[in-house]
Amino acid sequence: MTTPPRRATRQQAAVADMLGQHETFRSAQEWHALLRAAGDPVGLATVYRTLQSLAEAGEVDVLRTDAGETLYRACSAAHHHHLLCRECGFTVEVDGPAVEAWATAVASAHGFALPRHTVEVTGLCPRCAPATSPGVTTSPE
Amino acid sequence: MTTPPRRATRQQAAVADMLGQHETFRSAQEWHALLRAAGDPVGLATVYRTLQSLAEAGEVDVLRTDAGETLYRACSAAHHHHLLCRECGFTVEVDGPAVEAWATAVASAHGFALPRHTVEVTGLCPRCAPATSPGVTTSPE
DNA sequence: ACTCCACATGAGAATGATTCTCATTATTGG
DNA sequence: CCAATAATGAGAATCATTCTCATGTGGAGT
Repeated sequence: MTTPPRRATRQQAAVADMLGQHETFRSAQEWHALLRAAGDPVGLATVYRTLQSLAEAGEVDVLRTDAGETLYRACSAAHHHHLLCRECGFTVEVDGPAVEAWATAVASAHGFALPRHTVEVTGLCPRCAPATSPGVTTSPE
Repeated sequence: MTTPPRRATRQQAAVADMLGQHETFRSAQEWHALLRAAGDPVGLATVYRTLQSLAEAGEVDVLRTDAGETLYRACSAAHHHHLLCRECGFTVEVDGPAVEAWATAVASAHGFALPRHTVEVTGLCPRCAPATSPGVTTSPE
């Protein structure tokens, strides 16, 4: 009832398969292009629909870029967060038991039910980190 | 040099003022409507521009809704996070020293520079919390 | 295996938030 | 007060995402 029936189609399999073959976050449009390039064409609208379903099912991670694009990526069932490079998009999965606990505590402390949280840490990965001399404007603010 | 000159205009003052008068998160379009209603008309484009500048200056908090809208709200200079009700939009500001530390630690542990983070906790506030009997599907997963 | 039909698909139109263009207006240093 | 130039605003343009609806197809039933 809460889980409407979903038919098994070639398109959905193609999307799921492609997601499984790449470990990076990509926009729906990029996944669409990849599928087309792989000779497994799937309509853009279908890619969007499938990606959303998978996201709801918790089978893909969703990320919003500052530019407003939504990125998707296959994910391990386990809950985790991301450390993302602002330059090249390189990602590292990290988990933070402390954060989970904190979020839950904060929510209940204010009487909020069914807490859920979003945690993203961004920075410049080792490769993109500026070779700036160690005396520049590292000043907080 | 890094801070391009900025002229003082009535419009920018109007936006900043309006932000100071309301404590809620609103989209650029909503702020625009409010300004117009207040008899202090400011072009929509200008509202967007001003809001972005203020955001970059760290004077307003920015929030992305699932619908893809960007919400803005005046903020206290201090860094903090939000506890947001998914139903009514009610927000509570919270800070989490533990989270800050964790984020910084995770970043440097992976060699990431200039860490920055996003943390949002959502849930159902006391008023919106379902009056569901305490035996329903509270089961995780 | 064959049929039927509700759900899935896809091409393109529609939507909607945000950004851009550029002529006009207004701030500020001199 | 004047000129140089940044800021403004109306509407066009952009762009990701969603919707529309005619057509295709899983898969349960026969």
